[in-house]
Amino acid sequence: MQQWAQQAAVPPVHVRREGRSQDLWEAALTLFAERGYRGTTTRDLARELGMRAPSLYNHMRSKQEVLRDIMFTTMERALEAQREALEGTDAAAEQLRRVSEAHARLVIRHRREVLITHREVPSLGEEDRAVISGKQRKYVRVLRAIIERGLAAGRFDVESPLVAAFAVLEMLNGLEKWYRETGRHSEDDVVRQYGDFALGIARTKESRRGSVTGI
Amino acid sequence: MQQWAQQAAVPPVHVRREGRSQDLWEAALTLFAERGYRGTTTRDLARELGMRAPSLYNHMRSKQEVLRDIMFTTMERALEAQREALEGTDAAAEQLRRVSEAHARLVIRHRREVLITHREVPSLGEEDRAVISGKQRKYVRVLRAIIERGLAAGRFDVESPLVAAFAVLEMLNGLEKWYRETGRHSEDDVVRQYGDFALGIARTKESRRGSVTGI
DNA sequence: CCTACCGATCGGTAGG
DNA sequence: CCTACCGATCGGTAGG
Repeated sequence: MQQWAQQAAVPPVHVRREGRSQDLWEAALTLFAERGYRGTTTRDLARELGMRAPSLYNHMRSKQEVLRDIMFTTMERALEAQREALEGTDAAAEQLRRVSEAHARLVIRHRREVLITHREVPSLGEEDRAVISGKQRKYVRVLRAIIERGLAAGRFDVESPLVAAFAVLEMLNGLEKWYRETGRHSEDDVVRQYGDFALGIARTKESRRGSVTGI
Repeated sequence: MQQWAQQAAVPPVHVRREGRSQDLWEAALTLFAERGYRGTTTRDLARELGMRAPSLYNHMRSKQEVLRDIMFTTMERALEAQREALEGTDAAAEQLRRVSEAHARLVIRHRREVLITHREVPSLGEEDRAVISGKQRKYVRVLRAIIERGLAAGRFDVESPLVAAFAVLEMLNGLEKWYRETGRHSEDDVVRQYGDFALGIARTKESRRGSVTGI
């Protein structure tokens, strides 16, 4: 048995990929993001690596597994970034800002991963889809809890913390749709603005009907 | 030649569909939204209508054409709703509220259409993709113009009207991801809250760093 | 509306 | 890493 005949191990979430395995990961991110998972063939992936389709199977178990790895890794990264952002402060407004900025930064730095994760849910099998949906619900639950605490403390003013949580989250995720590293908008600038936007959503007392037209 | 052998005419954007043509439209919306365009086969569509795949071609020219019709119609509806919402007022804040509420209502009422339109861009041919992208850019341009005017008038406070426009738009589009007509959140309630959120994003002076922690 | 059918393409395997 | 190849499935056509 030669060395290229070894099956690549399933990489845990935070393991660094190397060589061809890393190249495949990169090619999959780019092609899945551009053409969609089902619009990307194993031949497309292979061509990107300068090899033939069957050779891919020395680096992956299946195309489906690559998609699942991308989506699982991305959700784990998001949850971890959320946890980290919560450390160090108990003030709801500051927590919302930190969590929002951390999420905005993650979307900017892992644009293709986030795009794929949100678009390709229907491309997963039932089991995997349930796992991903569970992680997404968990993410929203934390966001809602922050808003609820801020509301109870009189810092925020929203009708429904859950609705506000969804609004904040999807606004942040929307970055995947337009952000490009063109230099026109630096990462830090955009991150800060999105932090402001998140607080603008949660602190809407001032922009309610009546007060708006009455300014 | 029998009556069912006639080719269905390509339906203009606002023509009312009838009978089987309407059934096909409905089935396509549901299946494309749930499984994705490429995850839906002509056999799936046919089964939904109680017929065999080849019979579909009495009601459509191709599967691709159905997708294009859905996406074109949806973008046209959005632009039309935007135009209508702008009539009757010149105040930027009120325009932003009306446009945002109109868009939120459209997303709620045409959830599947909006979802498909945003997710299936990679499933379009190059030409169609360019047309859809053009319409999306046009939509953002109007939103940005409103925010720019409000900024000039001192009603809004954002660093970049374009960035704010994207944030508002993607927050509104995010409704497609979670809104279900469960009765837990009435359409009117959610629409009003999202109008508030949009103004919260545009009027961020109060939530800037410093003033937030200083409250 | 149907049956019969087709060329193309797909993800993946065998075997070296 | 390759060539050879395969069973399954796809969108769509022919012809009635």
